[in-house]
Amino acid sequence: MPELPEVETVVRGLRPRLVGRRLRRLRLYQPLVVKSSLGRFRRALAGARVAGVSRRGKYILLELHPADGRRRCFWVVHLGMTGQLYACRPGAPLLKHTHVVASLSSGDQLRFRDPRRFGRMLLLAEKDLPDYFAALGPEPFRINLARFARLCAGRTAPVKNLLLNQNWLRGLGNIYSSEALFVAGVHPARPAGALGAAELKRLFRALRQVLRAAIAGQGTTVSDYRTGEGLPGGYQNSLRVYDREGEPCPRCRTRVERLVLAGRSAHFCPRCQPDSGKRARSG
DNA sequence: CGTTGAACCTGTTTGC
DNA sequence: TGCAAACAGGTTCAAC
Repeated sequence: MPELPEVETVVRGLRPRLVGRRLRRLRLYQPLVVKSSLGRFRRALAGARVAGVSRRGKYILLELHPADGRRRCFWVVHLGMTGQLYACRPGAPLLKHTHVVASLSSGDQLRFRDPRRFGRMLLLAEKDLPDYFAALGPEPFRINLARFARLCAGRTAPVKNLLLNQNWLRGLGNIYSSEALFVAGVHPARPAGALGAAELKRLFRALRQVLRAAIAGQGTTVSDYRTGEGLPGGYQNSLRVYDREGEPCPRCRTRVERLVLAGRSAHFCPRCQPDSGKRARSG
């Protein structure tokens, strides 16, 4: 379920354990997770120093300074649905579905584990970074309300579909799009372009508030997600409607409903998120 | 511009 | 108990 808050949590957890360290032995138990040339990948990582750990949307970037003085490059990781990227002691049990283990000069190991194998990694030269991420929409924390309103303007697609579209706005996934729509009191199927000024403002604020709170909570662990230290997150206890079909809405006690949009479950409260666009008052 | 369904995978839960 | 279907955080592609 790694969405922006999970990926950000992983990045923050890995940064102090990786930056300044060198990569030593690399073990690829499942080479298929590497989507660029294996030879280049291995050569670039061997002995490289990690100079930075950052995030772009749901992608993790490890900036590498190769040992042989070649140009710096980036180890790019996407966690897919069940990916885990974490540092641990070398003696920690090697869990099933661990695909990559990199030994670090600190003595720790960086491990990539992914039961469903929707995750992937690749090596990118610095010059290829812009093209690789060119299609991504903006970061939610780097736009203002006016820009968000412009993104929605004229769009007839259900607003939840757009929130899930990484080329429109990067970082949201199925959990936080549903949570943000609930907090904003906006029905997930409403055409984005039909949202009024008040709704746009509520939604923009809600999505940033939800993302911030989830980062503070170290992300949501439904089952597989782990922090950069290999620990579960804590925000799963704060979810309002996601995966709560049939349970009472936390605001008005109406049963939470589920509909399918863009092939994904959309959980919402039919009373707090009316499809008319008018916001119902809670009891 | 928009939607749907399938594909890529393994694992768990649900229903009969 | 057993087996099959449904479903799961994501992305991409084809078809319409």
